[in-house]
Amino acid sequence: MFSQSEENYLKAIYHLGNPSQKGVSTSDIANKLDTKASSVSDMIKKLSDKKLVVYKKYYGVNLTKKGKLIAASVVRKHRLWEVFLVDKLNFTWDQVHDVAEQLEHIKSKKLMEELDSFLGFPKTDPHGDPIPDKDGNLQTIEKTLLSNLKKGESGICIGVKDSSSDFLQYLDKQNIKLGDQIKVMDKEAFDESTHIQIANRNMNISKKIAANLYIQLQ
Amino acid sequence: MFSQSEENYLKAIYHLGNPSQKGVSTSDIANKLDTKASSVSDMIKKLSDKKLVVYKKYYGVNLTKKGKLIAASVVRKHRLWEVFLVDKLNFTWDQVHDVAEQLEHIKSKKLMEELDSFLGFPKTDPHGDPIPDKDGNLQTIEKTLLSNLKKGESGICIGVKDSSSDFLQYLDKQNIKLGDQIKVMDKEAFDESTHIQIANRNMNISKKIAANLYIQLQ
DNA sequence: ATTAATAATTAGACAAGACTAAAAAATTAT
DNA sequence: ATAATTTTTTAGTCTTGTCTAATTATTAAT
Repeated sequence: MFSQSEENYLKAIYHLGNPSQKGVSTSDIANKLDTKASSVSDMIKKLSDKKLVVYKKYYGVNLTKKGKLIAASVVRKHRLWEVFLVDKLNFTWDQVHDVAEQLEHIKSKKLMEELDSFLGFPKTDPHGDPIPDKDGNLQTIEKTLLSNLKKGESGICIGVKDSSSDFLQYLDKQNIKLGDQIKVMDKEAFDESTHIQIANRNMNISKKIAANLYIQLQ
Repeated sequence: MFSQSEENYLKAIYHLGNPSQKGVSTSDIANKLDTKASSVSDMIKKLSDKKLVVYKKYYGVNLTKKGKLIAASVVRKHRLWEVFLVDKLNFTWDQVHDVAEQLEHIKSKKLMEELDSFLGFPKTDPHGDPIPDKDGNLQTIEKTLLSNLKKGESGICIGVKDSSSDFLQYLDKQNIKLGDQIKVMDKEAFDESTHIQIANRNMNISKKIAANLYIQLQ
């Protein structure tokens, strides 16, 4: 078994790790976990001793197979709990994060199997992020940021890049939901805003908003 | 906010505390939490500094109003989660304890309010123990142990005193459930066993079993 | 190619929570 | 009432995970 702290480090490395790239830097982890580089350095050493990461001094860290499996299991738990909170307990998608951060550390195999079944084996969480399966595999859906679409292209809004409260509440206010059909009507060169048609409504969204909405092209 | 460890000590004192009696002893707490008396002594000092318990050296400990409220809230969370696990996730009543021990420390007011509502505001957990309300108040149901019933008396089985796996699985095997109607047909002087009629079946149960089943008299 | 700036690591300290061993207080037995 | 036993507390140590300050590597700049 691993401590909450160890799990949090593994998760941070998992989220920061680019697929075919060099390791994750100490300072990136420190930044992500809101801690000091020295603390990260210590913990990396410990995780390395436990064969959960590969560690070369002054180079980035990478998860081992075992480390990646644990990280994926924590992410799986986090996202399944988020679905539970939204689908069953009337949480909104901007309210789930802090509670899921706690629930993701609960240790019980049966609990997660039963919860998964109770929720109908969901494939994505309320923000559109994929839920890893028991073996840590992610279903990769082809998606791109709305800001990458050209005039005339269209697709379905399937996720958010930023899942901060502020952004999610903005989307609620504009009545933009996952599953909505979106078409790029025009792009404004001056302020880089985008005119879109969404669920049969027309609106203009800023560059920043477009850069945080994931679209599945059609 | 309080640490898991602090919450566990408060809960132990809550469970050990007799209503109108002197304080709970250091060694009883150590025994309950499977720790050493010296550790308990340290923690008691800390809880006392925080005004959660009243502490006089070499005398027992008692919860303050504030301490009792926190303890009751932890017990409330524990029991609500147990109901969730049994009612929604197909856990049996002997499987819930360890998971609930973890879940009881999750901090979120909304979570427990929504869960309570989702479960239909249950008043007791799967073992028949009462669930404290938000203000820490317990609904006290008149109950007595089956071993206290005299020949001819009858009532409804509403709880277990011992909730160990072994005992609960024994009850499952004998198909004895909460809610069953029980009547004492005879008591055997020799081995202190009891002949009962339960849900229209006749059976003989040992002294130890009878001393761990709570009955609501009729 | 040195120097300057940045990033990572080490050394040493601290807090929480646990432990062992020893001392002190309270209780029980004679 | 004193001795023996039990319980509780204290003193000191350990582990985990964090921090600050100082040192060492690496990278960027001239």
